[in-house]
Amino acid sequence: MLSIQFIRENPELVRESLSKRGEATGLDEILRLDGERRRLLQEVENLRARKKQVSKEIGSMKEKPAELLAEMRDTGERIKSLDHEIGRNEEELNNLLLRIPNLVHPSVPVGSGEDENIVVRSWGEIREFDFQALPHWDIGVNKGIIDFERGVKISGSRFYVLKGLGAKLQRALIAFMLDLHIQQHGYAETYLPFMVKEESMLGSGNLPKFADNLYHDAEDDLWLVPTAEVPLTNLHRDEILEPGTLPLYYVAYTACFRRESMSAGKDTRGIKRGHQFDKVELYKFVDPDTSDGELERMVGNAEEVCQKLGLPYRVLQLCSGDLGFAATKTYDIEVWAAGCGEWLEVSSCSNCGDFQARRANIRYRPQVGERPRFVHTLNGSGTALPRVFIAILENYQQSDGSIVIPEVLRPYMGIDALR
RNA sequence: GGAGGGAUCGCAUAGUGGUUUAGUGCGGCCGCCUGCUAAGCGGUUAGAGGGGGAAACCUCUCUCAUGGGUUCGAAUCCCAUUCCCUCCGCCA
Repeated sequence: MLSIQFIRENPELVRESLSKRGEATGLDEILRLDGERRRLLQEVENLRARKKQVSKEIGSMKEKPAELLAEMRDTGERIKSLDHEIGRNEEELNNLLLRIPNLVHPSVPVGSGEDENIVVRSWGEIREFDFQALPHWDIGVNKGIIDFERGVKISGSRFYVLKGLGAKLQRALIAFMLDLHIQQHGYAETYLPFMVKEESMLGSGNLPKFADNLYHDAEDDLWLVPTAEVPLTNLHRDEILEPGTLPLYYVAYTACFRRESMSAGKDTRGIKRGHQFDKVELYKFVDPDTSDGELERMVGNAEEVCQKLGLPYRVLQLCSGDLGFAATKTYDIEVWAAGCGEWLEVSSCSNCGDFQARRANIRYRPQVGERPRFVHTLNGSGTALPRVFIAILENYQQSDGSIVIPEVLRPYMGIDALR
């Protein structure tokens, strides 16, 4: 979230950033509540200071004067009622603050939606086919590696079953990506909870605003993670990192769970958009001065996955209107899928600045003895499995119906083609 | 799930109603001393939010797991919650 001090001191800047995103504000109410809060705080703190003073004096008296006791009783009542008022005020203020998206990074192009995203570079050749390239839903069924019907039978629409070498290909991809980031890019491997507390969802910015897209277990009040970004953000929640510990790089594989209620009827064919999918996630906690460069490097790490797999891709810079809630700047990577003839988003890499750090209270101490500052956090897919899976099936299909396995996956698959 | 025990300043501990602005030890930091190191000696040691100030800084309030309550006054008494430990039960 944004700091209330910052909003108080730069209301116009915040308003401008919100309008770049096409967000209605609510800033006036925030400023009003903040002013009221500070007025109440001053009043209650003065009363408290007096009460503290007087109580101390009473402690050292032999005779306790009745009228002083009575006055302090009244003061106590007054403090209590002011406290309640402040409590209500802060709750309201906090609710509003938690729904304000991050500031837009100055380098982000202004635009109203995904049509105005900018292609910043592309890589690889789009393959020409001398036969009709099939979409993955046909390939998957032909090869007996994706079972849509049984997925639906077990769990309903937007679920599928991977079988045999299909399941193995997915596992190979996960292992390949993890190994690459751990061994080549210096990320620390983690295995995380797939279910988190409400507090953790607040920390990453998924709650309170986006409850619609999350699965929630009412019984134990736990939420299924929509991305490993959630538990990764919370890894260092409420911590002050000692000098010298930054930057921290983490990589994790998790399943991700999304209700996709917003995209009902969209992408229903195939495995492009399911309620459950696998993803390898990159995450960084860094010094604020370095986060711009760290974002570029993170995108590079994700691109390398595509390059090593030989998948043609393009990198988009999201315009202000398409930026996610917590992000200040984002690059998407889209790979080409020859069968369905689409660019598929396989990665989204964002610099969240101190937005999540503030929510999750993640700080670092620049030098021994200095005051703590909020870290910057970055997250990026490295990458999302189903879409890479799709791209491999569709781009590596052969006229005889077989699928060539990309070189880098062969050690994990033990075969060079799906026949 | 049942029964007990616990949660205090980075760590370990003391503290059962009023100079507690939470003591002590360890660790950390800064000095001093010292061929070097160690030891020793002295000092220091958190976070958040208000108010004032150009700033350095000054000042107030809160924080002894969390939230309530009792009281003029709570780390200390009461209630609830969370987490941890031990035992029992169940279980990949």
